[in-house]
Amino acid sequence: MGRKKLEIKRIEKNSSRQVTFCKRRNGLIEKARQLSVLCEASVGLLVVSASDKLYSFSSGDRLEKILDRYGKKHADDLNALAELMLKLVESLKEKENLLKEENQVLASQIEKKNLEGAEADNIEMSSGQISDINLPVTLPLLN
Amino acid sequence: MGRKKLEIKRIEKNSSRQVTFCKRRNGLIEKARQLSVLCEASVGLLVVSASDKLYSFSSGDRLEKILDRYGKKHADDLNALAELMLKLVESLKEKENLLKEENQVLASQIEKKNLEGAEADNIEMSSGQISDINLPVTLPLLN
DNA sequence: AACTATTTATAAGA
DNA sequence: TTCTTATAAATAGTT
Repeated sequence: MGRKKLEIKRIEKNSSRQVTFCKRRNGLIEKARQLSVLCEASVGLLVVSASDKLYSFSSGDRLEKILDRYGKKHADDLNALAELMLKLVESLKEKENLLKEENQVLASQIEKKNLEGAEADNIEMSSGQISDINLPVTLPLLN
Repeated sequence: MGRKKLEIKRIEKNSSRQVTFCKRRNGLIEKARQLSVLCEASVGLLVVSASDKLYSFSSGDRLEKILDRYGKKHADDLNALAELMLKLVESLKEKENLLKEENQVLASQIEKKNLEGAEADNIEMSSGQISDINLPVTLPLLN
């Protein structure tokens, strides 16, 4: 959308990047708001600029009400909670990475086994002919 | 953007609301991704449908650290953060489960291949003798 | 799940 | 920088 098609990769020119950030951030927040209204969805959006400024949108007021009741007296509790959550998220991500690695290992084992199997198999199949059945049946790895 | 201008208020017709949700959710997530790439911003986005399905985008884990720092200074944003984190944890757990399932499938594929291989192998090894090399080398699955 | 008429977002320019 | 405008992109209603 604009005078020219823009490749989606880091904008090198500093001033352009800043202007684009401002425009698109506003656009994104507005879109988030619209989605929440049009479709009765809960939407939470957080954007942190390269210069560490924070912008956010949240469709839900449940949390705000709770906060009003609790007031800012319990800020420490909230901080402790946030910290706990961070730890939890970190550990989950770690676990996710381990699972992914394991996945890779398993997939490569299957690959290897398929190759070995092919070697040992009938020779009449080895020149050019490839059977669907012998293709590796690895699953697509998740991102 | 469409055949008609759409007022930003709850879409009454059920099917339309669902279709619009799907389209705009995808659009929003793509926009979030683009912003994070173009401007090197950290972006966290969570969308929960009326039917409580969760969709999310996160530009990376740098975000959590920045937010942690920021959260302590901005109580209001912290609220949104605590909620976002909950959703993030949910989505991570979901991903974890998917990876686990995939892992199981891969492991059973290897098991199967090993059995097939054993059948085809030399007979002198089949009674009592078990070679280390031919043992299934599956990794212990994580909890 | 595609299609297209329109609206909306926005890149570059003033 | 704020405003403008040509153009790209998103999407509402349709098939």
